[in-house]
Amino acid sequence: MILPLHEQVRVRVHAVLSELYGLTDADATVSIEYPPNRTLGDLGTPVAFDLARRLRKAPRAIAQEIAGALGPMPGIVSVSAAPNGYLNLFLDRPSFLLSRLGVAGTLPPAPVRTEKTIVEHTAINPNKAAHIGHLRNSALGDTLVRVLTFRGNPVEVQNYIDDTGVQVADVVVGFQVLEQTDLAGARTIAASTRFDYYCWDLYARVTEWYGTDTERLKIRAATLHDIEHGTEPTASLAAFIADTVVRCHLTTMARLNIDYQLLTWEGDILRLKFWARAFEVLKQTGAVFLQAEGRLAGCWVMKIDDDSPAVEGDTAEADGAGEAEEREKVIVRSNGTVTYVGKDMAYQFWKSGLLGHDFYYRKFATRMTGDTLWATTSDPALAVPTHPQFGAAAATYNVIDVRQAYLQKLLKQALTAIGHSAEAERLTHFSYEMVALSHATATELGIAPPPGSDDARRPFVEVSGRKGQGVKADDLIDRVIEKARVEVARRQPDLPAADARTIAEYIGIAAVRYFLIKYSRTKVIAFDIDEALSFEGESGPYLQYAVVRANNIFQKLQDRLGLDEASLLAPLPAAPPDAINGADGDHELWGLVLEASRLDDVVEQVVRTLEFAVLAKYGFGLAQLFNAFYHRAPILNEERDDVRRWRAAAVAYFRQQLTRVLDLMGVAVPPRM
RNA sequence: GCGCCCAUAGCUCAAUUGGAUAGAGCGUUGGUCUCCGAAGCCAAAGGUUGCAAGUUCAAGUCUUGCUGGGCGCACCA
Repeated sequence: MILPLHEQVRVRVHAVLSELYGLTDADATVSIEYPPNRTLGDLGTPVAFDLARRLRKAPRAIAQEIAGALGPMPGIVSVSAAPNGYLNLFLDRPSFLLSRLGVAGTLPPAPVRTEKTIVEHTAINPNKAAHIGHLRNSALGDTLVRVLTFRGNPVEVQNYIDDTGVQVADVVVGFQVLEQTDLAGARTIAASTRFDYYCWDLYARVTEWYGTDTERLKIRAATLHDIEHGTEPTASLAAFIADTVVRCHLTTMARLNIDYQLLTWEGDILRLKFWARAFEVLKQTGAVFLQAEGRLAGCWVMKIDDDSPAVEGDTAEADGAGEAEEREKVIVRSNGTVTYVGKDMAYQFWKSGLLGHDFYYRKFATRMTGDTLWATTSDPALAVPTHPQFGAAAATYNVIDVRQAYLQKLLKQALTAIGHSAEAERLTHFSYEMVALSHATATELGIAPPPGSDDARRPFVEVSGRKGQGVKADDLIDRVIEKARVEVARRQPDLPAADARTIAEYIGIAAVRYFLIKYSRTKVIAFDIDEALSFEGESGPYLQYAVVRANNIFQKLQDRLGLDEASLLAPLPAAPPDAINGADGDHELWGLVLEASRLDDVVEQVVRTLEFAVLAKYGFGLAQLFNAFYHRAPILNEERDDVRRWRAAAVAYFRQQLTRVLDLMGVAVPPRM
């Protein structure tokens, strides 16, 4: 934890700027950074650069004046003005580390946040098995949940289930037409096979079947109509498919330590007429209106903000008519049915507490934590009255890939249009790029594009769920765990098979989750099986291995010397601080401690930028620092008592912090590996 | 046509969102297990940050214009 120290320095520097130059807080921003190495300082600020022009002085001179006026600050032992103009500070190293280990001193309390935040992620169509693209969504979403929770935000995790869409309808068509079976038949299949895998193949067959005769699409339309209107037997079959596949998805996600608090079912939004209520609001506020003429006559439409600078050319009037029509989005079709966007608006209004209606709730399953996983329902007979309060959040994150950017923008506009720009501000589209396949992996899966084709020239191969091309999430997880198991067995031949299997699960999950997090979200991942399976270098297992090593040190200290962590650290407040102060010119120990303390700073950056690659890189860099320290600074074999204790203290803090980092990524540390 | 995103080492990616000498992993080459675990560590080689201007104390990062690529812009969901 380092941020309280940042804040303390910032406040003090602002006070000095006011004293010396009469500047207010608004005149200068004091950003706190970390000098490139520990001999320069532990914290630094480039504030003097900002002021150079205003004060007509060299940055160095300003930095010197500020340094001279700062005076003593708790936790800071000295200040220096670097020749290039940076103002650098040196921390009181022993007290910094001991307070963070709880051995001496106290830490300021964590900030309390009370505003409820909804995170919606996953939202996989419940008609087939999850694939790797879905995993990116869920891994990002779950990490967001963990990070927000870490900093004290109350979070509600939702998973939206589109049980009334064409994709489910397609699989219903597959059962009814291609398989010539019904609900009872589907139940029999579900009892004897991997139902989500079965549907994966069936869905591909249906898509192919449509392709040979477009007349067949009429069957899909009729099926979709039956699902939406609850017409039997189609509706019950669709409900069974969606329910069964959703449970498969939950099982898949649970393997990766991903879970949810509430499943929101689109069918309930329809049946409870959320749209009717939302439509009223939209009409009353004039956000949507009935288009009387032109191409969209008879549709209820919303004007789309053109937020491009839109240099209103003088000639815009002339040809404006046609273009104005372009900037309208249909919300209700001329046949009276609502579009996808409309349903989403109703859902978002509910999330933001602006709908004035609520779902009924039923118990759906038990979460990994032992708590209830709730689901919405429209049936009062199924409603459980003693449910938690859902919806009505102060802030919302919708985790959906970048292709949905346009629709997410419309959602924000709808909120603004009904007079709730504050809620619009606090709606965040957490977008990320797609997952494709590397050419090597596509070839391995037998779906390589034909040589010489356009697709063959692209840097990656797009996956197609419709054609059944792609990597199923469970297949990937199985392969990674199996490879880890072989590795564990090879390294530790004496280990019982069951233990090897358990450890392999820890390792495999770490590999998959780290892989999904380590890329910037604006980057397309060209998924490569060999790369994802690799346990060397920058990978989840590397981070786990570092913690396992650290844990082993304490285990051996206990076994060989009978020293536990508490008694090892207790004498440190009175011990000579040479080792941590780098009296011999070596600041490696302190460098590890300072870096480990930055977790709260990193978490804030992650929330600000929604860039989890930052968290992944931080964890990797921290593990690297530790590994280097581990090789150069022995603990068990160190003779000098105080040196050994300071090293142990640094390692204790390191493992505490890296374990937290892994937890934020949904990764646990195995007892050994 | 309009909008969003991407381009950094052979490959895959970072760079504290305008800061100090552009860093990692993989791959290549060479070291390193009587020594807390070698899924590790140490070292070498590898860069005109796509191109051209501009903004300032400072540009991989911001602006403009190019080049090349991806995605989006339905009375589909």
